[in-house]
Formats: sequence, C-alpha cells, structure tokens
Amino acid sequence: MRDLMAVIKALADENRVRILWAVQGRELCVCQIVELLGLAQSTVSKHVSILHQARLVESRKDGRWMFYRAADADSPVEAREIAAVVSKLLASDPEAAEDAKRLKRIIKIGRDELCRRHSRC
Amino acid sequence: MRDLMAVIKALADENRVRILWAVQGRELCVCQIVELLGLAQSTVSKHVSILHQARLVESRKDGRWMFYRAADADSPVEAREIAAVVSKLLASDPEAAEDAKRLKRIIKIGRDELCRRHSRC
DNA sequence: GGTATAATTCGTTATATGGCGATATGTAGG
DNA sequence: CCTACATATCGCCATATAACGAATTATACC
Repeated sequence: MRDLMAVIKALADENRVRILWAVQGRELCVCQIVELLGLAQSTVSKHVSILHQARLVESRKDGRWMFYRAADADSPVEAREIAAVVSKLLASDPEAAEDAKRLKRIIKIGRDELCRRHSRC
Repeated sequence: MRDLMAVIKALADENRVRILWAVQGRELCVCQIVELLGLAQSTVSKHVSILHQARLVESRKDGRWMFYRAADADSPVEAREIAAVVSKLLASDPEAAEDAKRLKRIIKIGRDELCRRHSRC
C-alpha cells in the first residue's frame, strides 16, 4: 500500500505526468525538461526526484548531465503497471501529443544550445 | 488530460483508495465506510464525493441512505482503466486484505445497528 | 587550482488538501 | 407538520505541496 500510494502521489501532478510521458522510450536531461515545461530548473529537479523515488523513472549520470528515462520492466509492479496505463491513456490525449511535438523540436535544438539559452535568461 | 488528472488526484489519498477497494463488487452506505475508516462522517462524505466527481464510483439513493459502488464498465476510460489496475494491485496487498476482513464483519453487523452506534458517540 | 556549468538542496511563500465540528438538507414515520 | 436520522455542505485549522530564487555540490575544461 505504501509503495502504491507513493506511485499514485508521484503522478498526482500534471507536470510530473508530462515528464513521465516525455521520458517514454528516450532519455532527457533536466534542462530539456525545463524547456518543455517552462518551469524553474530547481522545480523540475524536485519533480524528477519524486518520480525517481517512486521508481517511475531511472537516472543515469553522464558528466555534468543527469539523464532520466522511464523505468524499465524490472521496476516494481506498482510503478510498472500504473505507468503503463497512464502512458496508454496519454497516447490518445491531444495535450500529450502537443508535448510530443514540442519535445521533438527541443531535441533537435541540442543540449548545448539549450543550456546556453538558459544561462542567458 | 483534465479527466485523467482528476482520476489520479482522486486516488492520491490512502483513505480514498481504501474506499474504492471497499466498494468493489458491492455497495456500501456512508455509515459503513465511516465504520471501516474510523473518520468523521463529514470527512467520508467529502471523500466519496471526490471519487464520484472523478467517476470512479457511482451512487444510488435509497430513502435516507446513499449507496456507493465502484463505477461499472460504461464509466470513462481513465476511471475504468486506472481503477482496474489499482484494484488488481490491492488484491495482493496485506492492508487491503485486512480491510476486506474488517468490512465483512461490518456488513454482518447490519446498517441499522451501525447507525445507532454512531448516534451514541 | 580556478572558472564555468548542470543539477541538487535549502529557505521561503502561496495555495491546496485533509481533517473535524456545526449546520443545512432531505427523507421516513408518527 | 414535527421529529428523528442519514448524508451533504460549510467554516475553520493544521499540514502538505508546488513554485521560486539563492546557495551548494559536482564535474569538465582551461
């Protein structure tokens, strides 16, 4: 029950659902998620941390960058099953489709250019 | 997205998850749920209202009593799919099993006796 | 080592949420 | 109609949460 509630609570925020959706089948660094959601970097970091604690996403460190991706098959049942349903439901959601489009553009920009932009602001 | 978030947020509280679990395959009046959770009547009423708004439970009025039960197959996809997964996960949860046991005893007591008890307190 | 940079952690603030008791609503029975 | 009673709504309080900017940590490059 404890684990289940952690998973549900982790997804009880629209921005975190959008992050989970964004990292399906790919990995993103924090600054790319910042660009997608338009939130402060510290806010995004907290969000991914919550998703990570609930075992909904996995992380990989590469130098200064931290990459996050959807947790794979050997994650706990609760996370795996609920993530699967939410992803399936988002697959037919117009807002999720909009995010997917925006994300494609963001990925095309490239991380280096993206991070330079954030510094300027 | 809006509907999906409503469903997830509705289940982002342990007491509401317990209610959803309790009304699987049966209908309960508010006073029975009060007995199960040990919360104030107004609190329980609010919880079932949130579940109802998210279309996770359906209600039926019978005189002074209000019965709640898990929403059936013609509820919205979001509610149906997420409720299905959560129920499946709870099926192997020890705390949920404990609730099921307690609930059996509560049902055996009968509604009239139960409500009389609440008045006394 | 020093500097730049990506991410995290911390401190603060505003809002949302869960809880309760009191009150209101609606219904059955005398 | 008046009372009893089951539920819903309201008003309040305490806590939880999301957001931000500032400070900290960790890494790469010079």
